[in-house]
Amino acid sequence: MGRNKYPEETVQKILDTAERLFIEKGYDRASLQDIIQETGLSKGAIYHHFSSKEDIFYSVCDRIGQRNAAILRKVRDDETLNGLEKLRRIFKVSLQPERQAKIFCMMPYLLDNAKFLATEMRSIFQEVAPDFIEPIIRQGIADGSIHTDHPRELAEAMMLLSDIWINPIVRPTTPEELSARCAIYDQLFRSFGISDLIDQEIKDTLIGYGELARH
Amino acid sequence: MGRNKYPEETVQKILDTAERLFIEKGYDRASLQDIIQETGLSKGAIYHHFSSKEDIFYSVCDRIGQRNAAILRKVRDDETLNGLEKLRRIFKVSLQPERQAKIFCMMPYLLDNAKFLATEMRSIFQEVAPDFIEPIIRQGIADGSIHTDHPRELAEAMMLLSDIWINPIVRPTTPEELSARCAIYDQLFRSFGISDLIDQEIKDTLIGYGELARH
DNA sequence: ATGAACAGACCAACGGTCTGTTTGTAGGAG
DNA sequence: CTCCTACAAACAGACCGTTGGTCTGTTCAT
Repeated sequence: MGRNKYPEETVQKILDTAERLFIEKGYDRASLQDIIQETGLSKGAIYHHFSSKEDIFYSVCDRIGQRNAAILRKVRDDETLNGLEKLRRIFKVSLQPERQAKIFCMMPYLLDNAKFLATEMRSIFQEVAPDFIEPIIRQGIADGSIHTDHPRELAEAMMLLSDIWINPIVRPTTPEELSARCAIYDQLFRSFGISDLIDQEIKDTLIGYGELARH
Repeated sequence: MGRNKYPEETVQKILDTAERLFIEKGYDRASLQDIIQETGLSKGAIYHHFSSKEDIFYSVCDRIGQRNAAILRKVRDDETLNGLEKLRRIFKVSLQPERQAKIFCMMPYLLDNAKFLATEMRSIFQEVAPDFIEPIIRQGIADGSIHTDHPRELAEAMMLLSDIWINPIVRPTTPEELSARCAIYDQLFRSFGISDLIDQEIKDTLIGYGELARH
């Protein structure tokens, strides 16, 4: 094939396929040959749009991150909620939608997907905590619902524990373990004024993810 | 060379070299060819003792884990300390010795060393927390120095935050950020009876690691 | 004599490059 | 406005060095 009228569609097809393969098989075991076969494109096409396999991977992660950021931005910029309420809202919206379920139900546990794990953690430290959670905590400090001298660090600890420690897609987790983690999580952040982030509904959703991830 | 009288020395030489290379360059960028060159051995020798590159990597990680376990075991089995004191002791001994400095000062930040990061986290969840920290916390519960219904989960959260979040070898960290993290850490665990784990001496050591890691 | 401990040629597959081909499109002439 | 042309975007696929891994020896301690 020669010049295409809509190259953006090709880029999306590559990203869609690569995202699926990287999630299903992990970065190492998903080869360029796999992407070539499943897209029906050629090596030339792929290397015309991307400079390397890693470039594809990070573009995939970018796209996931941007989807996530859109959700977080909505809550952060909501004018009707105080700081603490926004935190509660974030736990609802980022765990409830079947978005995660669809993406991650066929993924091996994140601990077996080292490249994804590292990227997830990097995004917590470089984007989620500083751009979304910290501003919300600052608002909470201003409106009196949250108390701390270190909003950035509090944000980091909160998100690391919820996304990496509690999250049952990181490693096999029984409902009992999940309950215990939630209880500890709640107690950890109480003294900052942060409470009741994880209600029964969220806990049930997480248990559901745990069941999904088991296969 | 034909049959060697002391094959164990060969195994150690492979592990020593591989450990250095994996730490310096990361798993992906350290090739078997590198190991062959730096050990002076042949491919046949290496594959006689190990079944794959991953096998070498996990053997390296095992060895690191066992060195670590030896230190932790000593504290856990100390008969003269109560639970809380043992926790304080663990922070001293596992951060103070120049062991970490030697191993990690030339390592790229753990976030750029995905395979090591994932292995470190796995060892926290599968060994450090259940085999060493949880028993210590249980002792603390019994002797009244620590209060919680979920010692395993408390152990996991403690170690995840100290080893992955606070630790300046995971990502670039300024002394101010480190201080803030330590302050948050202290407040997080106070309500469990756990306090003053990180004193000024440890903080200074960590700041030192931060400086080392910067190059 | 046997097999553990190597040595090193060999191999398929991988990520990446390079050259070649098709074709949409911008710019100028009429 | 239309036609032509130059050009570069959008591929296709042969090719390449390196990689992890195998296989067939060879040597020598037991």
